[in-house]
Amino acid sequence: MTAPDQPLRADARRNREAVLDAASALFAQHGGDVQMNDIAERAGVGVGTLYRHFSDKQSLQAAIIGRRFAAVAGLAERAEKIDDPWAALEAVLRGYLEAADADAGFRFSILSPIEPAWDDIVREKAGFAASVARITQRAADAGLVRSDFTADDFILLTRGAMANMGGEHEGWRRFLALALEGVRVT
Amino acid sequence: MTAPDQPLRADARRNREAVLDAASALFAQHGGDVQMNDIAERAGVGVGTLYRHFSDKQSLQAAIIGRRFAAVAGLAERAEKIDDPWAALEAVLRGYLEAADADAGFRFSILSPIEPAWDDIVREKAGFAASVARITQRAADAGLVRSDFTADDFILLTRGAMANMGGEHEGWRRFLALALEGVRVT
DNA sequence: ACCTGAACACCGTTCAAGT
DNA sequence: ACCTGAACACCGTTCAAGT
Repeated sequence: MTAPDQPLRADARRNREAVLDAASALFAQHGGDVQMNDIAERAGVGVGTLYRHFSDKQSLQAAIIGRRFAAVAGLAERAEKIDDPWAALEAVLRGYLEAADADAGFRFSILSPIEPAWDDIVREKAGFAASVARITQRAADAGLVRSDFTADDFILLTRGAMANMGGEHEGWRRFLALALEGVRVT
Repeated sequence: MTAPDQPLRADARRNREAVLDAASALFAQHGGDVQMNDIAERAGVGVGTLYRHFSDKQSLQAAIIGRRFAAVAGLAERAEKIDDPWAALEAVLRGYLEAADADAGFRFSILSPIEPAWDDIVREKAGFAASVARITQRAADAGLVRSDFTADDFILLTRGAMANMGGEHEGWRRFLALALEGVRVT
């Protein structure tokens, strides 16, 4: 499950990316109900090819999440280098949510009632999660957030914000302001 | 759209309720992906009957939400009678979320990527919303929560909490504790 | 090794026939 | 007025044939 790692043939890799791009684009346009056939068509591949890369819809959702986690891992590492522990925490939180706001496919996948196939993306998740854990820990140790604040709480807030994104609900920034007020120690 | 109000024939009313009950039960068991045919079967009616009462899945979702709103309207009115404005706010919030936690169909409908048919349930929504507005207003006026706290914020927190309910995510109580900390003034 | 798309199975929705 | 369930259309997934 944890990625075979044998480098894909050039065209296969291209197709894989094309499918992911197509899925993201379609998720952004329509909300949530996107068809596998449409994704394949938009990606310029046959449905069979889509299924060769992603065994089912959950697996495709997981891949979308994995790709986003890989992207924000860099952001998290940069945040770790910020001296002020509070500023570092705010940077990952904001950066992560800003990315989520721009990536409807990611949001729908994360909040989907059908759980995404997390097993497919343990690696991608681990990197980001480790950075976040260190950042939250540091902020708590410095007494800048409640002493019991953990990476799990980061996820809670993050899910909460995403539930207020997209379509009608653009209140997530306000939500974040309220939530941070409850976490910060001043 | 806003409810015809002509009282239904006894068997029709019974069927309507049976469908709603069946949908709730199935949503609670499986997560999110519930079939119209299964709902009809569980309710002991033909699919046609289901569609006679609810024009489509969105409309069924709206009805589930409407029914829950009607139920929590009573709770909100009782909360309004609590003297301490903060205690009143906490009572609606907690009561509403406790009800949401126990009603998976409600949660899936509210957070669904397919927007529920709100037009079907303006009335049911209005009563609850009015109570909540008065309660948040009173708490803000009393200086017990941030002075800019509104009923919209109530919705933000509430959606945030629901995004952390069900299945793996039972962290909504912790989430609520964090969020309230950000809202309360002490 | 990887790609294609017609074909199959399943689920949302309709409608002709019933009471 | 309301109910039924077979039938239809659509979408997720498979698989035989191709490069």
